[in-house]
Amino acid sequence: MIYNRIKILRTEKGLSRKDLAEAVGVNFQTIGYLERGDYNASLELAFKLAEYFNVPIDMAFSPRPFKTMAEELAELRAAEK
Amino acid sequence: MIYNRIKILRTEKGLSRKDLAEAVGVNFQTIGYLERGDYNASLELAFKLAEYFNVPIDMAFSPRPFKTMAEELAELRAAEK
DNA sequence: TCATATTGTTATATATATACAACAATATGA
DNA sequence: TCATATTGTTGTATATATATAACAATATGA
Repeated sequence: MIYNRIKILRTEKGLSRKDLAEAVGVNFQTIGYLERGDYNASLELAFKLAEYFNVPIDMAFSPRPFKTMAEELAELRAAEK
Repeated sequence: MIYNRIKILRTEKGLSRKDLAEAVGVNFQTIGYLERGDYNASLELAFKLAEYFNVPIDMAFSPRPFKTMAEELAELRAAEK
């Protein structure tokens, strides 16, 4: 099982599943399946999504559960000297 | 089509396909298919392979052809101030 | 040279990702 | 409130990843 941040990345950009699906060239229901964790993206789709959101692939997909982006951001800012 | 550096990463470690396959839990012929580019790894397998080699996933897989690691290393060293 | 390990190739079977359709449930905006 | 967009869910069909087997070709080491 691979975890992903598709839903939150999409929501932050104010996109519908349909918008996102068209942007990366898949069926809009495929986005729904991925967001619900019904199955994993292919490597190819994972790269397309990461590139579309302009994030490294491991910021969008991970074999371990993600922290929230808020948590991660706060920790990074706290760690800055 | 996703490019990968599995063959060279494996060779640098002196592993056979069988060794690598056992380490990441797939059939040894699956490694062969990936190395020959017959098909792409799943996201799950891609993460396992990257973790096994201790490299970020985009150092092992890319939607665009890789430079050789030698080239990349040489450029990085040249870029150091 | 011989024996063995490794790799390449072909073929078949199964699991999973994706497409697509239909419809219900929920939100959103006029 | 009504109309419309979005999301969730179920089902069927197809494409692709993976497992497995068999065997040929090539390398490696005794």
